[in-house]
Order: sequence, then C-alpha cells, then structure tokens
Amino acid sequence: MSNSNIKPTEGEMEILQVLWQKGNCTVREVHEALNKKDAGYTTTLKLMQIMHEKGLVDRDTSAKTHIYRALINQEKTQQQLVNKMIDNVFNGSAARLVMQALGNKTASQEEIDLIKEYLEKLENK
Amino acid sequence: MSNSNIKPTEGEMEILQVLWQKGNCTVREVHEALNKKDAGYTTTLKLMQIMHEKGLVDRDTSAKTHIYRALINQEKTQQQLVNKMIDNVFNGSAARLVMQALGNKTASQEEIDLIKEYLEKLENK
DNA sequence: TCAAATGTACGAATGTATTCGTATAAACAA
DNA sequence: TTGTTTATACGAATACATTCGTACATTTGA
Repeated sequence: MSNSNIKPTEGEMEILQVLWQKGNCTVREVHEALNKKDAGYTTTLKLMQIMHEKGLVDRDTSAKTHIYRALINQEKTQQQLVNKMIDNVFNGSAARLVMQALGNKTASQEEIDLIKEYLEKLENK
Repeated sequence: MSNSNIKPTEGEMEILQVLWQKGNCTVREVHEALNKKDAGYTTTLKLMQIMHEKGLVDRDTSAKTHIYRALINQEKTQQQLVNKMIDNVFNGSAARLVMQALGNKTASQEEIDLIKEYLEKLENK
C-alpha cells in the first residue's frame, strides 16, 4: 500500500481541498483560492514544494510556471482522517461522531434527507 | 467563552480520553491506561503538566501524588474538533463526513439504528 | 535506619510545521 | 533594450509538540 499512512497537515489539507476542487492549479491559483490574510505567496509555494517532496502532489515543470495536481485520493484521505478521529476523539464509536456532526447547525434538512437515503442503501445490502 | 478556541494536540486527546472515561487519575494511572510502548513515564508526566499550564486539566497537589481531572468538556471538545474537520476536510458538508463515517465497516446495524432514531428526533422539532 | 522505589520539576534535544527573506531566472512591457 | 513583474529555489527563523535525562524529595519496606 503506497498512500496508506499519510496524514496531511492542516495547511496541506487546505491546499489539497483546492486541488481536488479545481483540478490542476498553479501555486498562484491555490494561493488566491486560500486568500489568507496572514500568509504570503512564498509560504504557499514552500508548502506545495514540501508536498511534492512528500509525494502528496505531482507537478508539471515543463513551463516556467509549474502546474500542480493532487496525487492522493480525496475519499481515501477523508476516510483515513475520519477513522483516525473516530478512534482518537470518539473512542472508536462512529455513531457518536455522526450524532455530534448532526447536532450542530450546519446540518440542513437537505443534508439530513441525503443521509437518510444513504442509510437506506446501506441497509439494503 | 473561556474554552472556546482550544485545540488539544493528539497526545493531549489521548490523555483527555482517559480522564473523561475514568474520572480523576494520577499520572501513573493515565500512563498505564495509555500503555504505549514508546513513551516513558516522564513523557506522560510532562504532557500532563503542560496541559495544566494550558488550563486543560486541574490537579490536586495536596498529597505527594497529584490527582488530575479534565477541565474541558468532552462534548464541547468533540463538537469543536468535528466542526473543524467538517470545514477543513469536507468543505463544510456535515453530510459528507457522516457518510464517510458510515461507509467504513465500523458502523454496525445497531449503530445505524441509533442514528436513524436520532434523525427522527432531529426532524420532529 | 537507609536503600530502593516512586513521585515531581524542569531543562534540553529532537522532530516537524509554518513562515518569511532573499537570490535568481524568465517573461513582459515601455 | 532595460526595468518591472512574476516565477522558483532554498536557507533560516519561529513555533510547537514530543521525548527523555537528571536532580531532588518523599515514601516504603527490609
């Protein structure tokens, strides 16, 4: 298993979000998508260079301006982080995490319907 | 809000788990509950001392062996970490996190029933 | 009693994430 | 052409988490 034990840092996750969402990106595009008031351009650049060293992203360096793309899978990464959280924060209970996630106000009726539908599917197999 | 912006580290979370579960504990009790092959006793001690500095735990130092207890609330802490993860890993979608959490094999039928019940309650208000 | 066990305090080393400054090259525009 | 903008590369500072060694005090038991 190649990508099984990586845990992207918080900063890396932010960048991965952008890459997953927008596909291939230059450093500038990522930096602007993040638009953090605090961090400068070279900070984002450095972070992405480190991510390249770690094998989290690949890049096309044929032109002056490099093009980056995520090398690790979004769902797998999410799965890994969720599993870690279930263990680390919820004593291994997925249900506790789910309820905590639904208990906050960010869960809209629409989302709840989606989840119910998903539960049906889960049970029918 | 006093405890609103704390983000316990991974090591701190492990210790908090023990304190939440077992109530008041000595350093040795916590250390043994963790039973990590890697870390020595003074590592756990130091960590708990730092947690005390940070206000994550309180301690009774009247006897030679100090007794520690968690100062921050388990549910609030979980809520905070889940919210951070929804933002940081799932682009703000609680539903995506929930489904990812349910998609792994750790969700038993029993847990799924619990969640469905919870969803009903959520909708009836 | 006094040596071993058990406890705290604390400095320091290590590892890693984040941030920035600066050097340098390429592209662009007047 | 030549100065400005836009890139990358990279060293270094900073911050923080983790780990351990050591000093020292207290308790315990032979």
